[in-house]
Amino acid sequence: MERSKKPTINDVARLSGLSKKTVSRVINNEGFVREETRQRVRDIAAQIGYQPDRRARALAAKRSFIIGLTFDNANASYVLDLLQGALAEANARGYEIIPHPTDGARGAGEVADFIARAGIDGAILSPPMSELGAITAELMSWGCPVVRIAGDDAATPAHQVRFDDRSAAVAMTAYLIGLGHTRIGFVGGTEHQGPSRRRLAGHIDALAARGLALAPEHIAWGDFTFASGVACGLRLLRQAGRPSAVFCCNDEMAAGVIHAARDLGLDVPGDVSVTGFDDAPIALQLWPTLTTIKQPVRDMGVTAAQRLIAMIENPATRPAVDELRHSLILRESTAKPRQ
Amino acid sequence: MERSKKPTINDVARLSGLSKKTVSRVINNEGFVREETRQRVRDIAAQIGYQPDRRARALAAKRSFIIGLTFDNANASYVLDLLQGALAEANARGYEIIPHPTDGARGAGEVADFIARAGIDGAILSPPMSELGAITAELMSWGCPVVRIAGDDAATPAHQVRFDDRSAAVAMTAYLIGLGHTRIGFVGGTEHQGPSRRRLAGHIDALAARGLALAPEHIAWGDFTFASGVACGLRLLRQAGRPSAVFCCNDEMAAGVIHAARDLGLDVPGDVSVTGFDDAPIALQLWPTLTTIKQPVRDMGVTAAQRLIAMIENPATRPAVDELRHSLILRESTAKPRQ
DNA sequence: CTGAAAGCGCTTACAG
DNA sequence: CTGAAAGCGCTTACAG
Repeated sequence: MERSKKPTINDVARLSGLSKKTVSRVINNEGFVREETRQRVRDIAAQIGYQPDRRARALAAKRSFIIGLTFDNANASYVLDLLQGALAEANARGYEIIPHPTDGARGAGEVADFIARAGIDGAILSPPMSELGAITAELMSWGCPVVRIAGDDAATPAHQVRFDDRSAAVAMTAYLIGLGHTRIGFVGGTEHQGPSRRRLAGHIDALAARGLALAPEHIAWGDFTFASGVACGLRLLRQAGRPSAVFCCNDEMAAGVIHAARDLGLDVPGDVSVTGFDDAPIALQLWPTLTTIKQPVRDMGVTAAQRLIAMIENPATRPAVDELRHSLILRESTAKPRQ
Repeated sequence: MERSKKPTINDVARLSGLSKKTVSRVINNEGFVREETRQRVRDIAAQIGYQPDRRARALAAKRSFIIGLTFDNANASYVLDLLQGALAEANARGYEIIPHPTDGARGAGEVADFIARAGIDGAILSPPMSELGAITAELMSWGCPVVRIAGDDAATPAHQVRFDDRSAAVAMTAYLIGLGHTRIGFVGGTEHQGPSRRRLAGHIDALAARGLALAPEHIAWGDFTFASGVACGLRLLRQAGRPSAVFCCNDEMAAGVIHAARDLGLDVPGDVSVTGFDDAPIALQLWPTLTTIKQPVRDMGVTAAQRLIAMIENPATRPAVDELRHSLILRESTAKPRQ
């Protein structure tokens, strides 16, 4: 869309009696401009409502002020929270975000196509694609700044914004042990992905800290969907020595486990306590409401955009890891074990 | 990001021995190019991996090949489905999408700022902002092509992609009547918005067709949230002559009504049938699973992008209304009334 | 059916 | 601290 007669840099230059280069310096906060000159440019720009044209800037500066955000549609509220956080930060710094749905199965080439086609300045990779070190490495080797959300620690040294899964899992399991549970089942998401692995490690840590062990038959692997939660729930709860509590790696699977418990005639939390992970909207809509872990997903989006923009504007920025903390949210799906 | 030596239109022109204007004609499917010439340009472009630079096109043509999509975060899966549909269609036609969270309360000015700042070619407005005729009218008066999702019929003649709420409601209520229900409660979303009004109208139509009337005490207005569903459910189901079925205007409120029924010691669907609207993920995660209406949200996104691009590329395109149809999804939350 | 010229609104690289 | 020139990679408007 085009507004009829948008003022340009030339208008500001003419009206202020300066060259457009000087106006450009002020717009871009470049320094080496007398304070008085700077102020004059700002006044005139404000007065005529001048906004730099992002298309022209993009062409001349060879950057677009647009960031890409790849996502997978596994979890709508996660994706949207992340997007909103990143958008808030990006907009405040003069950037826009173009989302790109992909699943990583199509490889780095597909993402590279997107990057080239959309002409973006950098990318935020959300899980599960962010787990694929090879894709991150490839994008970076092409000179594309990348920030990974919840990427795997061991992989390429790209910037990561991570959630401390392990200590969150420790907190949850310690809470269940504190209630008196000793047989606590574990329902993992996709087995080879980092988050579930780290949560399992934290779960085992917390058990070990109280001298407890995790029985192999008390572990079930799903894929973060409700249906897989039902299947895992049935498997765990049909056992003779069934767990009195089940730790699930997301809220959807926890909903599935609750569903399975009901199918087996078990009361939640009377016969079995169930915990989730994420504090998705569903956690409040279940009956009973779900004890869970809240990830600061929106904040992760904010941090990711902030770090990515820093990398774009200063290529010398060193990759780092931001690790954000959980909160444990207690609701109705957990109780002391029945004696 | 910048790929090292991206081929430009000049490379294609030089290699093919043609002018860059001719290459440009081929790229833009402009016609008036000999078929043989066209083919040669295409071959060379493919061979050297030429992709037109969107920044340069944007600057020269005064359009960006980017579409804006405003959204409200009320319902994550709705927003994401819409975005994915619009994205699929837009990408296939060479456009990208920039999402913009807003709630309409900040008025047209806020959206106009976004449009100017992002330099987009047109906007898709999703509900509830799309219901605000004044905003649509204002954007259009500034020459910005707009397509509304689920906008109100009575308002400005902007293009609308709509869901036929009324006949969907008729189908749902007719189904409940077919089961033998005669006292059917209605839980509306925000009272003054079109969708709920149209659903109420359909509900009343279907009742009237069987000679039934909707008792005023069987109507409750919520705001599409789970909590409002609980409140409405308690209000309706505590009555002496309580309904034997409750028609809810979305799945979240239906989840709330089911929750309320349980709190009152009522079995669903034994004592009361409950129906939803949307077929959101939660519909499958409830216990019992929810009988509901599926809106083709993704298809609405596809259609909206298609229409908007048509308007951008041909300003003479006349506004029209696309009305997409529902499907009724029968699950476990509905049954014959207990006699 | 094809092309040479001008220009979109900025920034870069250089000069002073 | 400031500016004149050139150019980013395309499209527009015009001419043939």
